[in-house]
Amino acid sequence: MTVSSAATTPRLRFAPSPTGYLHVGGARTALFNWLYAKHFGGVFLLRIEDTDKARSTDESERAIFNGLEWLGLNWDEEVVHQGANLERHQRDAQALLDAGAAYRCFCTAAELDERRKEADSRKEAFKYDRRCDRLSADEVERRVAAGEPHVIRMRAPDTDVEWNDLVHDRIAFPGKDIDDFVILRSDGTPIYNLAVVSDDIAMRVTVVMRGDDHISNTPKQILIYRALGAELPTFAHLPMIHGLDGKKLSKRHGATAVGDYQHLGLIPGAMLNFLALLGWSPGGDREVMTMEEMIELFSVDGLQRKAAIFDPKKLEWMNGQHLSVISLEELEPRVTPAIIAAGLADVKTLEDRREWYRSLLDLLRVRARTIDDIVRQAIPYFADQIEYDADAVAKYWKDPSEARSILSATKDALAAGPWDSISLESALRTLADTRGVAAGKIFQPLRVALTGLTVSPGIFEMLMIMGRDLALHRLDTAIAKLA
RNA sequence: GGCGCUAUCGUCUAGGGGACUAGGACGGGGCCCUCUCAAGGCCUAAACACGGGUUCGAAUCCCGUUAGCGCUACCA
Repeated sequence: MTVSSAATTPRLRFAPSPTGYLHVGGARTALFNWLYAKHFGGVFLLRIEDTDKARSTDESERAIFNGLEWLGLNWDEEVVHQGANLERHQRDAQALLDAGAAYRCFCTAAELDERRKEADSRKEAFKYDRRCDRLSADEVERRVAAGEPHVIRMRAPDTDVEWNDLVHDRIAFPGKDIDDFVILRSDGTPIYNLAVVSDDIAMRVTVVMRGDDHISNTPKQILIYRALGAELPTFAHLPMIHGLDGKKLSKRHGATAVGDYQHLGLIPGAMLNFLALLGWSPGGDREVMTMEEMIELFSVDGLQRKAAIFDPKKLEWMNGQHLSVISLEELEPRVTPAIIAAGLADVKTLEDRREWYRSLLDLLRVRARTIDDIVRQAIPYFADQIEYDADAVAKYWKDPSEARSILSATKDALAAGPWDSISLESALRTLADTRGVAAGKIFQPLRVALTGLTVSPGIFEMLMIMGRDLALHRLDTAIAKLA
């Protein structure tokens, strides 16, 4: 066996099975693999584990691609499909047989099931009793020649298996607890543990980073590596993600697919940042980070051993933070499709008023936690007609004639002078003084007239971004409505 | 049942023998700012699962208990 130099570039892979959508747990596993690769100048590979034909679909494969692409977790080299490597898997099984590390087993699934139940009823741990390993060579040959169906099993040695896990340090399994596990089915297709090892060797994967639900597969896989004479990769087992109730994250917990969050108006940078913090810490108080910062700060030392609970509240907060700090160049293309989908404007309008549009986004993003929040808030600046919120009317237009009087005085004051925020503000504050009321008595009814809502950005910022025509038009409409 | 993994505020975490009166963040409560809502600033409640060791000294090291989770297929 050759000893590789320490300078070998790390090769990592994310290996989902295409049996659903890209789950946030999977996304986080992918992220850590990706961060490791980027941080250490390595390579990030993608392998689709589609050997379970019954459950794998093209649709979910596409969903996985889309999810990873949306997140920006780009992979190097061609996507590997495990199902395409059947011949190599079989060759490796044969090699294991030839090397004496594995043997043929003629026990049927039904027989095994029966024995398993028996052991169960006696409250004993079931372990294959190796009866087929004791068959004579002649008998095996005869039964194979007769075409009797059989599987291939690894002959697990009694020695303990241990490895130095990147996140858990030393993990050890007593040899006596490792079963003679099946590596090739009677139909000639490989079992997971064989396919994984065979592919990881072929892909020259040096770091196997995956969920800790694979810890108990690891000793079996190590046995295969050794029997195949391959160098062991470094293993890293990441903790799971749980829902708010502490159970494994599932559909019951609401959105669990990355695509769900995309549609909920999250941005990938925030999603990634949030996911990274679920199971990893850069140390100290660091929280809001860009991709570049995460790559820079990534270290296996910060990897957590404990399962983390997915907290949607913090995700939202994180998204709000990212919405506020990313550049307008980055924000705009994320919001525009949503604005268009909501029917507020078309592409041309947005392009024609590019600068104005960007100022609007800049104004709205500070009080938004999702893209959808921005779209909702943007309505008054685009729509021809606005709806008046009942509570807003009840509260600030309580007395219609009084409200009408204030609004028309407001309109006159605004229309009289130049349209800049300083002039507008002084006009309205003067009006308040003249009428002997607090400024809020002017601002709030005006806010309702302009937006139909009680909540909006600052009144002068709003007047400026709406522009004279639209603002005055809104006032006319409101005054007419109150008549 | 067996094997394995894990255990700091409700949640995410800092912490790697003395710097701990255990720090930060989300969420909660309060105050400030203020034309509303956010954002921001300040303050506040809130945790080392339990029991033994080791040590002059333990959130930190070891052992046990308990609890949670995972695996225990001719699934991946």
